[in-house]
Amino acid sequence: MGRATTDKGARQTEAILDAALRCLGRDGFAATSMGRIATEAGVSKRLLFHYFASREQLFDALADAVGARLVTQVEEATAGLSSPEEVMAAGFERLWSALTGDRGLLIAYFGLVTEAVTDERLRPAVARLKDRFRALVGDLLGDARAHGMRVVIDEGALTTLLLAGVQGLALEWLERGDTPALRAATADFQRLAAAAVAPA
Amino acid sequence: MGRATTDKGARQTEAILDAALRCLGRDGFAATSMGRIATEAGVSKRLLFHYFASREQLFDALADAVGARLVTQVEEATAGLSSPEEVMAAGFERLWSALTGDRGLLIAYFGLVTEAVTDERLRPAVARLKDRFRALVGDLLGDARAHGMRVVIDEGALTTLLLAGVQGLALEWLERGDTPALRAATADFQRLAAAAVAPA
Amino acid sequence: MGRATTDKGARQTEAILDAALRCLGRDGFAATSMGRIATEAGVSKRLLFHYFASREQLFDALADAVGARLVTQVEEATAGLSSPEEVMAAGFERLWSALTGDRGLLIAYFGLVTEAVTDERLRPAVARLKDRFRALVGDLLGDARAHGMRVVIDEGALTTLLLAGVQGLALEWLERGDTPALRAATADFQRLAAAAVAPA
Amino acid sequence: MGRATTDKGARQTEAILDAALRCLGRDGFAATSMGRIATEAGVSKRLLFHYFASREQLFDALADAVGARLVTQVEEATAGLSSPEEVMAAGFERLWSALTGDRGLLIAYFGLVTEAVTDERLRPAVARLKDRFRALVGDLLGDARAHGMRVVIDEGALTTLLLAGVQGLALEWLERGDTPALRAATADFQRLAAAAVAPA
DNA sequence: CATGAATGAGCGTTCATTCAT
DNA sequence: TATGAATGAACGCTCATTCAT
Repeated sequence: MGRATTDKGARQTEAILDAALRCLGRDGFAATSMGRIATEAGVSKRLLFHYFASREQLFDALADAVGARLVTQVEEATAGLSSPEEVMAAGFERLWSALTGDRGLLIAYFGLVTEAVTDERLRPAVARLKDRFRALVGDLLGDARAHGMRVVIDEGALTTLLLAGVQGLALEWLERGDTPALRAATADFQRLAAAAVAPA
Repeated sequence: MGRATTDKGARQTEAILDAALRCLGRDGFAATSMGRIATEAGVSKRLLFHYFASREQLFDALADAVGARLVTQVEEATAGLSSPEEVMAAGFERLWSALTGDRGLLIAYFGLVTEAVTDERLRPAVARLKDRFRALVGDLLGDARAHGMRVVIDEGALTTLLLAGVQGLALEWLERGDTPALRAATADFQRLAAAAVAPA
Repeated sequence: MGRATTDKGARQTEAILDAALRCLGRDGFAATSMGRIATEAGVSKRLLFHYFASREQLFDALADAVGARLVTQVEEATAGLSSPEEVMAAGFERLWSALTGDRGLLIAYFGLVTEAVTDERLRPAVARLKDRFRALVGDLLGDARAHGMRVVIDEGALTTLLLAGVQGLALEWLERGDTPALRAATADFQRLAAAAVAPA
Repeated sequence: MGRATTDKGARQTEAILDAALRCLGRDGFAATSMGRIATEAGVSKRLLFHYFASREQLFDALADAVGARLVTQVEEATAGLSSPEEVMAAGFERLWSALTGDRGLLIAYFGLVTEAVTDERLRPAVARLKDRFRALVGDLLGDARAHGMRVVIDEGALTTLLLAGVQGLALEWLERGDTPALRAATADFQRLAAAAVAPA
């Protein structure tokens, strides 16, 4: 996350990452250059290199920032839902609202993930991001079990399936927007997911 | 779609699109420039502009090529499966093998789809691509109905859900490879999908 | 030497190398950038990359150009001197005049040679340059032998000694200019060199 | 020459010059930047400017450091040789070993000398360096005369010739390494040099 | 004595594209 | 159908250096 050593440095680092996130969410990965980020942040291009040794390193930090924000949003959305039934019933809707509440963040996520497939330098950061999500789902299922629920299919598979499903639906949402078919599909997905967790 | 007027022109057009596809599947969208495509195709950069008036037009044609290949692969994979039960039972596995059989093609697909989210010039071509998939699923379900099956949930929702699911799983596969969890998730997904179609 | 395919291209290539040579001879190696060369040549920086794939390749061609000019100058200077005695008596003075007649060319020579010591990408070109000089001296000595002279010390050693001597004196000349001590040293060097070739 | 006021300051100054010398001897003049020197020295770039007001000043001090080391090495190599005959016979070999014993130092020397030809800011420092060498040779010849030897050619010319010869041979050595031809040429050069000093 | 923040200019190089033949 | 010449803008990045503490 750069090399912020002073308070001001930390603030600048944050401002730059913020600007980068906005660019990524607005223009996509290919069009997000160091120059554009600098302009967006209102600082000189040179300053970016003062805080981040390279574009690669900036995107590394950016992936962490995207992960932190997404996880925070999801956690906030599902906070206050104590019983697993609640989580399954109301939780998914909140989660979905959280994800679709910040379109730019979602675009940034897919930009990074897709790019990481062919750019190995981005891979470690994206892998960290993904692991956070898997852990999130793991916590959720662990919580359910602690409340006497039983996961009826293999947990690893379920985790993957949930993530893949949300990922696929989110990508559809980015492409086509909030169509009735997508809303219905989301509801169906939620029902299927809920069916995977049953009272012991 | 180029301007192939002679045989040689048609062959050149094809060769350029082939090269572009290889680049896209190997280097990703951001790193696929006109220059690189020219080098990969073994022709001068100038020739690209002879056949495609602009980068935009080339990628437009490329999206169609990606769509054509993917649909062809899926159709070939599911050909010869006459009864809907068969399609649901063995078909998905074949479809999955077809998709994962050409990693580069899948990467190209996600590169185009992700980029189209932020680049409106790419959107029409990607929309055409997506529509072909939706039609494919529609044909499948129509076929099932013709054989006396009943789709137990809203068809639009199911189509979206199937596409989103396959899309999400494919993206996971690109990222993490063929892990046991992904194999299991894929199998579970197939079972859930099959359950959406029941005898009338 | 670039990739000149047309007449105009060949002329441009030449003009660029000419400009590069002027820069190298005026500003030294470290200060000779692509931008400066372009300005000196009166063309856009971009055009340099049309003809030379990289700075490295331009300097490669430049080393050949420097070699060609230096050898040409020396050959012209010593032309018309038929007998070995003449060559030894008047030849060296002419050669020296030729070398010191184009100070920029000499500076360019030392810039390339010195840089090549630490930059291996420059080495092949500089090696070619040096080989031309060795061949020049070899021809000279062969000529002397053909006229019945005898080289009284090992020929390889003599060649090296002659080149090293001229090189050392030329560097001194670049540094201190035409001092009396240098003139005298040059004269002494000529006498010593002449003594290495005696009638059989 | 930095502004070492405390012990630590003096040590830092020394460490920086050491690092600069290593860079110059490894990467050459063109590639030796303030940033690289800082990295090599393991200090912040800012600290360089704390001790040396500018790049120019640092290289000024560096030229003195190079001169000091070279002269020290030569003096140590020729120490203990009392009679002029000895100096001429064994001395040159020792001197040559001393010079070729530290390739990096020699590279740094030629880097500075060559650069000074086109960069006037470097010239004074390099001139000081050169004067030390001339003085060294002057001392040697003076010593010979004190022992009853006679220098048979003009002393200024001889000094220049000796320096130019050593310089030329050293440059050849840097370029081609320790070839037989170079060894032989070095031996011949020594014999010629010895012949310039005869018993009165 | 020491350091983090900040900079304008320039680096070599690549971008998609047009002109002329 | 095909190609070489040419371009302005932008790319990621490094340069030596100054400001403020």
